[in-house]
Amino acid sequence: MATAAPSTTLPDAAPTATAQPAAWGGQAPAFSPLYQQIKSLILQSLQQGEWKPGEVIPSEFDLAARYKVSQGTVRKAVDELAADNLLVRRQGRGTFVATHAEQQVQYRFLRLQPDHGTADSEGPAQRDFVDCKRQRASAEVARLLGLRAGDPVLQARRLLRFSGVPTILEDIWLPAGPFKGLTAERLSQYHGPMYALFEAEFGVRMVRADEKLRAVLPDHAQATLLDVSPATPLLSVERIAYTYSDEPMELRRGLYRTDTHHYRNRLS
Amino acid sequence: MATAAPSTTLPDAAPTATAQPAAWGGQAPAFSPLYQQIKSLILQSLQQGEWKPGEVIPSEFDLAARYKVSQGTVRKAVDELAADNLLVRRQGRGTFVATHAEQQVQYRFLRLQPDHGTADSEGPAQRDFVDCKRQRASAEVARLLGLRAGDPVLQARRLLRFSGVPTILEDIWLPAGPFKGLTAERLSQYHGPMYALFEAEFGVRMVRADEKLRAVLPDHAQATLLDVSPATPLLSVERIAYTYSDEPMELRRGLYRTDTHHYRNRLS
DNA sequence: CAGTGGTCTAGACCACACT
DNA sequence: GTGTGGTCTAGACCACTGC
Repeated sequence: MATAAPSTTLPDAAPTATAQPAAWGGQAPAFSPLYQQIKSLILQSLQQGEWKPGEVIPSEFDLAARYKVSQGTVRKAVDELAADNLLVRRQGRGTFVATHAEQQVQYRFLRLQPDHGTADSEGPAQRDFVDCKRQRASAEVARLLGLRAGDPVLQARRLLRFSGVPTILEDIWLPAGPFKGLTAERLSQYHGPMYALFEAEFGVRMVRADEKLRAVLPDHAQATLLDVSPATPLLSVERIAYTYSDEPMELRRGLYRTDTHHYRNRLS
Repeated sequence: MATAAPSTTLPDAAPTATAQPAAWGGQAPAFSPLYQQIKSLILQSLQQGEWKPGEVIPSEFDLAARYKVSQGTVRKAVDELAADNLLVRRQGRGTFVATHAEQQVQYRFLRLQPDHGTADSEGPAQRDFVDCKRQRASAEVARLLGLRAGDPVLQARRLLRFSGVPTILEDIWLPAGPFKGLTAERLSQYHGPMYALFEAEFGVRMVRADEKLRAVLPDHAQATLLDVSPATPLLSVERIAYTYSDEPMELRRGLYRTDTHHYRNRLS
């Protein structure tokens, strides 16, 4: 294997001839279209950091040459990755790796909106870290994060205010391994989306998330921080965020005040 | 027909019929790609009931001939309509108009799931109509349904039980016009998804919906019907469902018990 | 201007379902 | 086998961006 080539070259850049099967000797349990294979290869490059969030990836023509397929096939692969919000196409400029560090999509995962006006109209949230410490994962946290009980995790609690009004109280758990070196100070001093910090400093890009919503009553500490009575019903949002390759990388438990805001969802 | 369109920076007045679709039934001031225009034409046929929910639509080849474009262009239009859940493609069989009357997608708009097990494992919901009457729209209901205050509406209240446990209390408002002839009896006797009834009897297909979620406390009547204490926080879900052409056609206010269930949402 | 993504076309072949 | 959607290719041209 004379792989004198630089790191970018994969062991075999050619499509694994499943598209034009000359002789499909035995069983063919898995048929994967060419464009899906290309999609996987691009995904690999994203995972391995060959192209970083915010950067341009090679043109469709270049990718087609690299993978030895037609431009149309690359196009279909890129189309799907763009539909999944992993890539962003910009006509005339190129295709870019999606990032959380853009004004337009700052709070891409936050569905809470003010009852009157828009999320923009109320201005940026004021973030205050109440607490941040290193601890060992409880059985439940470990299960949700795909760890083992007792594994080290970072835990943070922060309060978000909109127009000065405390509105969201969040508890966040992160596996200590991938976020080695993350400190409370770094977190509290960073201005901008937390997920952008994760991208820039730790190469961890949150790609999708699952949320479970419930209506709950706050405990005393929570009510105090949110400046509401303990009898005020709050929206509990448990979020698990996943990176490329669907590994859980963050657990977030939020309490949302819904007297002035609401959680918006579109069904289709 | 367009000769070489002037390439100056004119404000886009004409459709810039770049690909010259031959048969052009009328005026369509569409400033959009050909496949978007085809998409609109197909959407029109869906609206007008040329193809009904559950039925097959013509093959891509036939549609291409009908609209005088290539099959690839029809394909892209159909692809988008399928992505929007308006059509369903089935390889080897054809393309079908999506319907709510299928087992697989029975509760397509219901995001509430049991904490343990799956929606299937708890079996079908038991539906009981508490109330159903004709009335005049309040200002708020009228606003949300795109009506005028005082316009006639149908209002229904029903209770859903899972495994015998009352879990969802819903108030539903429908504009009386499109649902002329709908009676309480018809509603309560129908077994199956309510949206399937709307499709079959009134030609009203719900295509998408917007939901606003809040945490609330029930009033006395609500608490009694749901068999909980008035201090139990509940998830309030206000849904507006839209038909083809984005007309609001249903307002639904649900109270969900979230002690045994949760509202699940995926972000991406 | 060159380079990028976006659209449209035409034809070939593959996978699947029904008959 | 026939007909459907699904994949892949190759080439042409358009629209936008930035040099």
